[in-house]
Amino acid sequence: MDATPTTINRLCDHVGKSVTLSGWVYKTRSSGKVAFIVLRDGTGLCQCVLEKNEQTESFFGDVKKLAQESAIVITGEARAEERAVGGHELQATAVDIVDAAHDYPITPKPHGTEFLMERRHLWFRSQRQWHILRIRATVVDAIRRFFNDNKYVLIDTPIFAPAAGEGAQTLFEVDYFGDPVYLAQTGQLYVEAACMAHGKVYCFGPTFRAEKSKTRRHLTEFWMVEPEIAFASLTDVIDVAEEFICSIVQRVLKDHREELIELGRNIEELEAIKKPFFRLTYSEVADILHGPKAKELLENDLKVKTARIEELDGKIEELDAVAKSNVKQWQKDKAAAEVIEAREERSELQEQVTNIPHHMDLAANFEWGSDLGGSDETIISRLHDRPVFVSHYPRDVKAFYMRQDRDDARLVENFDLLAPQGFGEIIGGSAREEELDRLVARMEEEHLPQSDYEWYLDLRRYGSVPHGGFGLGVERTIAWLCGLKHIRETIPFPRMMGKFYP
RNA sequence: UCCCCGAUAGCUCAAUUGGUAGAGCGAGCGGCUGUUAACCGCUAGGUCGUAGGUUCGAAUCCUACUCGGGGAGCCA
Repeated sequence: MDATPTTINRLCDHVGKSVTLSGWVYKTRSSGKVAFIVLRDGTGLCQCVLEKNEQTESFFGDVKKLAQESAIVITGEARAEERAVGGHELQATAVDIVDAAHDYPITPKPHGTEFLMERRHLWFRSQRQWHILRIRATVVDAIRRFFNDNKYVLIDTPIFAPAAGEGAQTLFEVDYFGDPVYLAQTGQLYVEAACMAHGKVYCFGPTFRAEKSKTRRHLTEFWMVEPEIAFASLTDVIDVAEEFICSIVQRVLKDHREELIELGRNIEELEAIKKPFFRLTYSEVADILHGPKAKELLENDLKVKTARIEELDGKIEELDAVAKSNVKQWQKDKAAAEVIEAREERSELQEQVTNIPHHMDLAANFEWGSDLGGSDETIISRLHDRPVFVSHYPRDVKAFYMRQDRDDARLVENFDLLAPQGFGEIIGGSAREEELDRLVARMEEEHLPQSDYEWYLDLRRYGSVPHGGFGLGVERTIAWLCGLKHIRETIPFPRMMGKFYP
């Protein structure tokens, strides 16, 4: 009987027929005369059953001993089986060992992040990482599709940039044949030039920021998509951002419901992401921070988290008792594993609880004129179940190219988008200053050398029009969509402060 | 740049609070025909991050350093 080569995700089309799968051993279990090999082939997982009989006797022993991540080609009959992952399994009749692996470091047991990050090149074979990177691929496709379908023209902006786009302290300097140039922090200035040629444009690529931030929200190399629209007001740009986020959320819900559930993401929360989003001004946000709602939220937090810590203390004590009592070994193991988990949750909560009074202080004493801090954003974001646009910040804390509010000279026409449930900022955008004189004056205030920006000022000399755009951080968006607490899992090979291996 | 926490077997963690270093997983060997983090038995595996100090005695206390984690500032 000839076997048809196929992949695990197509197994349902071959029930009752002989097929061949090529992949890697994800895990194995065996008894004396039957072995189960869970195979991983890049499209999914499949349990392969190997029984010891005349047909398999010659290789049964070798296959039974196959270690994790060994590469094999396996032939057998596909059949539906409720007990197996994915609902199908393979009754194996022949196994060809391509490469027998030894001592694969990442076991089905828990590992620490340092250990896993050092082995990132292997880690993303694991299910959870595999799901996340698949969702990333879809998010990237959804981004491109949104702009392409809406007739934006893709403009690739340079990575070697002669001058700063944002803060000058966060630049990576590179020696460019003896001259200093910088890795791009944004393509925005270039995309502004392009929108005067094409009307609606976007750039999409990696950006680099030498921020000395070791937090769960920061990478030194991350991907950003930046649309720019000619003849657009601030409201027009915000409308686009709203439509854009909705389209990404819908697409991920449509294509990856299973993966999101697997990752433990609350689906209802994502389904609630619909127009209209909340639109607040910076001044309104300042009022909220000073007001009773913010205080209540944090006070309630303090209560809930303190109660949870007490609950965990009780649980830890109970589990400890179980682990030391006279029960089966596996029950002890389970209890011990739960203790570790509970302790982790406890220490995280403890830190949050310690920070709450400080955050309350920051919110209550928030001064009009300073930028919103991380904790302030979290408060606003947590008070809303849909994303929140915050607009009209004080111009002193914002970039030189942002358009001055014509009704209130203290403000600029900018906005941030805060993802809900405390995830925080995923978009920053603005209307751009289109008047040459105002722009030059602002650059002088910031002590920016006009000579570096002559080309940019040309855009205001020859047919300058109102325009604007925004930048979306791809990794932060993925972290929010997947419900991940750390951004490092959203990119195949994360670059962080002090970390660039592998 | 600053603040907090951590480093014990290949991995994840213990060590009754200063008194001879332990378990599970993984690895090796053996057993088991339906397992799902399989199970059962045996074996091997450690200069307790580094360097000093306190002490009769240090994984445990002190100091410095290195590395890692979280946060502040700044940001997508």
